[in-house]
Amino acid sequence: MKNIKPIDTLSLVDKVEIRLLEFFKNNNLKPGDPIPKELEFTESLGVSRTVIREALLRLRTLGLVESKKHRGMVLTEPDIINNFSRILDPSLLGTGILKNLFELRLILEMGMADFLFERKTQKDLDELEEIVVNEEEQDSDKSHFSLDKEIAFHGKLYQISNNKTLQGFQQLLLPVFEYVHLKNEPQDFKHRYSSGRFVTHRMLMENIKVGTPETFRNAMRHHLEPHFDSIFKEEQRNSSISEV
Amino acid sequence: MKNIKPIDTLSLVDKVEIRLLEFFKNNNLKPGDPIPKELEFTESLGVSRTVIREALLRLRTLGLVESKKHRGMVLTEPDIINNFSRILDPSLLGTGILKNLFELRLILEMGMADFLFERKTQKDLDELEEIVVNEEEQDSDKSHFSLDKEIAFHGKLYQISNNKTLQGFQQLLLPVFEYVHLKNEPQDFKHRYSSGRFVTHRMLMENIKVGTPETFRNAMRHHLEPHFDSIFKEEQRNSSISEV
DNA sequence: TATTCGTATTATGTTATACATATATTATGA
DNA sequence: TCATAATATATGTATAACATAATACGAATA
Repeated sequence: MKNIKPIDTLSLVDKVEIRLLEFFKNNNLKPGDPIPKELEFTESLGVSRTVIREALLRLRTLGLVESKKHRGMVLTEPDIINNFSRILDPSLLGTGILKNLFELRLILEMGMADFLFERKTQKDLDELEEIVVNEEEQDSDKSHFSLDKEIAFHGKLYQISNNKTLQGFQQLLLPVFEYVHLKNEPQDFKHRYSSGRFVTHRMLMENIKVGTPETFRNAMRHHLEPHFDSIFKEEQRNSSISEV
Repeated sequence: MKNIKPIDTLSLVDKVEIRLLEFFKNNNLKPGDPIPKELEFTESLGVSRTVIREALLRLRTLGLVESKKHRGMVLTEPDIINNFSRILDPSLLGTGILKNLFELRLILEMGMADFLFERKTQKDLDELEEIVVNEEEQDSDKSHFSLDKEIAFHGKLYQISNNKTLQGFQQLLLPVFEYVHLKNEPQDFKHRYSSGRFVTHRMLMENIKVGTPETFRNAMRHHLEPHFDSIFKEEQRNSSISEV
């Protein structure tokens, strides 16, 4: 049973999708360019309109094409992120991917420093200052942790980095962040103040003003310490269990 | 014209998609759980099977459900990334998003340090060593830059970080990286050796072995310097032009 | 008794056709 | 000339029918 190769089990829609992508590339179509009508594809590819529609629907779902109601379809710049916001609901996800996404947020915030410093403007700094002041006024008693303020501050950082895809990502990760946060708040809160090197939003902001990407990364690492700790501590717990 | 509200312009498929998602949440369905048949939805929602199919197809395209051929559909853990690899072809993308994605890669590699150090194993280090040695042997004359070796090394780092979503991301960014690299190679290559603080793969590897996340981030920043520079220099060029 | 084969069942995959509806263009009428 | 109406067009939706693959179950065979 060696010289016999498996037949392709691809569905017609699969094949048509591939053909469509080839067509776009071969004809060097770019975002904004109109594409042929469903019926034209039906003729040239020799399959039913349903199949064409399903293949096109996939590409639409992924944001590669857009249908101008009743007038035709055009290629579009795929918005990689926003399509997923529809389905990325923590209540629909398994714990594995939630963990991955939460980690991804930490990675992004640790990694964005250079862009932050390169692209910050005076206006950005003023707005950031306002956010911090607002936050300090509201919970001057420091007795509770406000998720809104947390999001306002960190969201502003993403905005300063001025990368649309990155910002879209933050929007995507927001519900995950909320979800994980709600589950862990008590411990988080305790940790924040038991840590010897707690870094506040104000300290981060000052760092952006007068520091360097390098100093900022270290500050951010301490700011995020509770999250890193909770991830790593749990892993150590699990591994020590499995060793027994 | 105040008391009249705009009618919803959503298509039937849009509405059905929303209903399906609500259904999944309300019934607390999780990845792995089977979902009702197309015809059952047809009856309970009162629309044609066509519409049900299109709505389900969207969710399949996004990776939220999976169809077991001819046996039904189940909820799945959405693979956020891999679905996009189909359409994320540099030749189909505009320059804006390409730039964003390239930047994203830099952010990820700068931000992953803590996970790298937390999760590295002896096996990982051995494999990384092998990659570096292999690379050094092949282009001992240092006269050319091998994309393959670059990918092997950095890909291994993603792997060590042990975050599936992150690894998927790297796969996604790979064609973008290749594309940008091919366009910029001459300058890149020159830059690598004109910079005073060039950090090789070997130096990065040694850092992973004996350093800390902090030292590694600094090393990685220097390793990626050519890329950061090319992005920031171009921005400064553009802004100085627009000021004139 | 256990294995294999055939068959019924079932749900998705595919085709075909018709009609609905929104948009742009063209034709019509005052 | 201008507003209105008719028309063409492309996608959106509905319906019916058949194809096909996966599974389960029962019959045939050793």
